[in-house]
Amino acid sequence: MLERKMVPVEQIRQFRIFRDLGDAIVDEIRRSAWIKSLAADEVLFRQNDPVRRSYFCLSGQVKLFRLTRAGSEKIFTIASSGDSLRDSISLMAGRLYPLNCTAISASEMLSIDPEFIADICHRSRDARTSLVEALEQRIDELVDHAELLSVDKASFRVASYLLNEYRRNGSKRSFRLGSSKKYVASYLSLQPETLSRCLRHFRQNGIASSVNRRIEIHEPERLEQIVHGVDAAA
Amino acid sequence: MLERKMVPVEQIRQFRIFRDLGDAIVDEIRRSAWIKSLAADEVLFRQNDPVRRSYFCLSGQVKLFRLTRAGSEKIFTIASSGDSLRDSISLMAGRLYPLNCTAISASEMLSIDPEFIADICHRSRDARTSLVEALEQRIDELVDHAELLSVDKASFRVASYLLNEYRRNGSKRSFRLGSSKKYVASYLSLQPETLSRCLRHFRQNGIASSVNRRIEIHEPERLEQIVHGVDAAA
DNA sequence: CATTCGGATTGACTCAAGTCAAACCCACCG
DNA sequence: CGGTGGGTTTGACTTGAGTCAATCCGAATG
Repeated sequence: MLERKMVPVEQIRQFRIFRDLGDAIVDEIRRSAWIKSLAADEVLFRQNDPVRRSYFCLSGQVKLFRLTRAGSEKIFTIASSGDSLRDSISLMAGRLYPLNCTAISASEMLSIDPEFIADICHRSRDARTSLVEALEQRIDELVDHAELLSVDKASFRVASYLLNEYRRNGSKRSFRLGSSKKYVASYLSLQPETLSRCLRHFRQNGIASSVNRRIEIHEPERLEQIVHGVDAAA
Repeated sequence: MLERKMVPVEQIRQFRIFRDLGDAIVDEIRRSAWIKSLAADEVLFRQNDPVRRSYFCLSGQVKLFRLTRAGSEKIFTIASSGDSLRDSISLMAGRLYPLNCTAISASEMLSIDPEFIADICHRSRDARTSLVEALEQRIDELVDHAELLSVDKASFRVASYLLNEYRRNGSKRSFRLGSSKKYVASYLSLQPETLSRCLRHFRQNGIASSVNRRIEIHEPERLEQIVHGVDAAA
């Protein structure tokens, strides 16, 4: 599943770390990078394996997760086309992947030698600034996620998630979930049943409704209130 | 509360980011850094304020936390002497502090202009490698923390925490908690009552006991088993 | 078009963590 | 040495998320 064919320049430049690089460096990347094609459910890497390649998602969808002692999976991130797998970057030899990564659907990943990325960072000021920025942003995301999980009320978590997605989609009343509810539930560390009941509750109160993966936000203000603990309908 | 007195070189080199720097650069840091002294409960920075200074803990203890909608605090990290506040670093202007920071006890913080840190990273290969490494490690820590919180069983969280502390203290049977149980509970996103009951449970089963802040681990193997979901005493 | 399989939903039940209130204990201070 | 206050522990009670089981539905398949 390894293709040597040259990756188009725009495909490389879509990732922030590579955006500001000169043509010469981008061309170096094109010549040394691979495309790794994954079938659905194929494993890209496992938690605690040494980092040998760094990945960037060109198409499809992958999940980054850990296994619980019960054997089920807790999803930390779902990455789609255009997302950098920031958890797979290592400037120094010796880092271990903190998570498992498996394809949800057939996917293509840009695969780059982490040492080559390190090399680029040492050569380009812009590249290293972007890299650090990307890592800092990842830290902020994880703090947000930990905060989400620290609240035990399920409706808070769901409201918070819906509000995030709503804003990410340009505050449009209607949008599609990025993945199945099963995965959303795992991301929120809830049982699918609990997520389902929460959405029903929101539907009955006219706050939001869902048909399959299509979500309709009727009253974003009330979601806001639930997140901030004001609304009693929580 | 601003002292201009020169910080000793060893004090600066104790932080990994600065460890491998040449004397000339360390001396630049000494001349441009301040010491910020904090009284107990004094605020160092607030969540969402723009990052104006980056901090490194020289003495005392500070907590990094967010406020919940109920007004209580959820602690993410407790930093003591020798710890870098990695969440206060920003290579680019525009980052906001992701957390609040307040002194638990009287503390002294090394305060450095983030632009100066950026400058050092651009000049020293070692420094930027250490910085990226520090951020990657912070990401791994936060993933671990999110995993901890995703498990709803309180005894898992407590066992996992005790095991971590046990190992961090060189696997000695007896050690002191770094902070009051109230803060430990907040870190684990548990109520103090729940933590207390958990410890009682461990005491009754001969797994571990605590007198004030002193912890005695009697059977580390069983903690291990609880964390991995084997032990029924969970 | 019928079949099938995985995801989604619903209901009934259980139980562990949260909550409230009270007692306790240690450290600090006058 | 007694008093005060914050952290800690304990008990009684409530509640909401997990669990198990059954059903429903939709998309993919032949």
